[in-house]
Amino acid sequence: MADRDRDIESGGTAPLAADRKPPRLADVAAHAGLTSMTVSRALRQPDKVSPATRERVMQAITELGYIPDLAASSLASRRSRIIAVVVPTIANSVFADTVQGLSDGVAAAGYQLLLGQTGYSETAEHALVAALIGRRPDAVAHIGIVRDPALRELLRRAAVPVVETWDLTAEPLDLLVGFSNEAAGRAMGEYLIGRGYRRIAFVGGRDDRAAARRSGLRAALDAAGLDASREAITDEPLSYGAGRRALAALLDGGGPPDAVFFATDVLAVGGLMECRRRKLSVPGRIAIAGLGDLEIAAELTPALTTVRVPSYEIGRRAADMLLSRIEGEPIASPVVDLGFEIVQRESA
Amino acid sequence: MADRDRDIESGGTAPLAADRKPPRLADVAAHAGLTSMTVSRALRQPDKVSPATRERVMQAITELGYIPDLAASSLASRRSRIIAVVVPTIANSVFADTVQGLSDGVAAAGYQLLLGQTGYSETAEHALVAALIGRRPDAVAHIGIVRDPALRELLRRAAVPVVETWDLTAEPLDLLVGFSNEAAGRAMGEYLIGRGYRRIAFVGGRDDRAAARRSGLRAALDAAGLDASREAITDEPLSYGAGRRALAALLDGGGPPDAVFFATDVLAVGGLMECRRRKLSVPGRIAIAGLGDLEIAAELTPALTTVRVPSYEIGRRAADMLLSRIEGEPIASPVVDLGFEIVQRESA
DNA sequence: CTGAAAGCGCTTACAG
DNA sequence: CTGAAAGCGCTTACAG
Repeated sequence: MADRDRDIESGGTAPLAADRKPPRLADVAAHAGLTSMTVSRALRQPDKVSPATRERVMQAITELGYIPDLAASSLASRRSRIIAVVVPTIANSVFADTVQGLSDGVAAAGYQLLLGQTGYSETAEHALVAALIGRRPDAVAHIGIVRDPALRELLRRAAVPVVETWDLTAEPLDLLVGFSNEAAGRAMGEYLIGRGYRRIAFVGGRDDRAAARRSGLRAALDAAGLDASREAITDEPLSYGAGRRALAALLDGGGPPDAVFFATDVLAVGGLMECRRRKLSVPGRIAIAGLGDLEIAAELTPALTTVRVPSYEIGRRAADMLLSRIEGEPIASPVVDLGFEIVQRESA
Repeated sequence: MADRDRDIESGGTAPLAADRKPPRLADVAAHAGLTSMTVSRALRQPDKVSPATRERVMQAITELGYIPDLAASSLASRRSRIIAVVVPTIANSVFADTVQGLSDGVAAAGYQLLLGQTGYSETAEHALVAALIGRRPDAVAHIGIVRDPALRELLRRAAVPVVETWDLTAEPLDLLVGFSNEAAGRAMGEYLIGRGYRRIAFVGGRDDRAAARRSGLRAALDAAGLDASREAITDEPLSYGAGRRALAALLDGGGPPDAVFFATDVLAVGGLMECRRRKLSVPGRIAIAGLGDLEIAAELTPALTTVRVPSYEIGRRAADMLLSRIEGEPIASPVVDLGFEIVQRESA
């Protein structure tokens, strides 16, 4: 407390810091001998103002250290220049990549990201989205498909552009950019079957995307007449340890697998570690495959076979689509399938 | 375009979706037979309103699906309930942990996080912070110390509570929670010297914190009369590959080290991979140490010796201090040193 | 316990 | 190219 007061009152390098309240548009106008409106215009539509005026405005702004109040601007213009982002957790690096893509995509247009984390909880999600909507974002980017009917309704009534991501669905709320998790699971199943594995297991969490990958794998196994009952579903938050423990449970259960598809690379890396610990050769004794193509996948020994997924690109494209929607521009296709790719390495 | 129009106009499960504009406070008041003020009060200070009134208000809110406009609220109350967070990049998982801590810490109080990423660029940082300040956040959390004088000035004039993090400094802007990167580097240097290593090298990036860790290491080497000139400074973004390449450069240069301290675990893991690739035994031929204690550090073979750092706790404490400051509560100590801890494992 | 008036700092039509 | 007036949707004193 004492520190802060001192900072503010003594000013230090800040001769103007004693002016308690920041300057407003009207202060800039007075300083430049103009009206608020002209200053506002000089800021938003510089070409609609004479060069001399523009000059005076910019000078006054610099001299006063004026920073426009965006809350007031939002209210008056009904444009917040905020994009709300709903993410299960930023601690998952693939989602961090998507957020980075969004951030890069909207930065140039002057938009800011309001971040909300649901922690994978549906009840938390509703409250969170309601709170975000309260800021009147110009658009909402949602990691995953919005399944909860009440939440769909909330977003619909907010009449705000929405992009769902990271999966495909027949009934998007509005825009959609992702890939088919079901197809990815199936493709990996077919790949493993093609490599000669017959006792193929699944490891994953409880989220929707893991469920889709699982059902894709099962479809491939069913089609080949193979047993699809081997699986370990983990309730833990995503971690290497969770992957290790899930694989351990599978190995210690009956009918051990000869290959395991992990719903995410983080789990798969944990699986690889468990194998090393047990001195099981990979892929000799057991094959390991993941999804995500994290940087570490290529660096491990054995290098991890996985499904490459367009994490960053999803964010980037979502940003572009949202900006087009906000500007009222036509959107060629409101649904974009960015696909995926099996990356064959050493572990499977 | 067509899709969205259809969604909005047909309504689907949304009978009220056709009401183009969302209900305002006055609509709720009218619906409940009250005035805006009473509704506002029922929302913010429920105990200052009769139970019957409260009931009617809540019912009207539910029936209309009212969501308060927080931009308007901010403007009128001069409280935005926004905390601006300035982070180099969310893609670095230790910073993601800090953001998670902040998020957890402010969630209960109804604050939201406005996220800005600088990408480690100082020019970008100034523009970014100015844009964030435009939202009139109630507080600013900054990853790292604010060094740029112009930026310090900007924050001072905004007269907003600020917490700097992830390092210690003699002249914090306001609040500070972190640990001494210099001391951490020195402690790791002393540890390595104590283990008998004599040709100790440093690998790190160009950011302030890496520089502090490096100078701590040098201080320890100087004190022991050891050569402190072995180092590889990388300009790449943080990645395993960057760590691999930096170590390769060091090994291929003259006077190869017998131990390397990497400024972050991500780089150290890359170093470990390069050793595996070159079949150099760790720590026999070369010792490897990192900083951060990422989950993977404990899971690798050999397990990584590192410095544990309170990434999550920094965010959590920063949130607490900021909330106290906002509420005008006294703060016991505006500077909090959370310390660090050497974690001895197998690699050094 | 409830309400009428003013105002937060901008932008939006509408004039000239 | 520039300006006077009204209003965005809330909250803040101030009354009663």
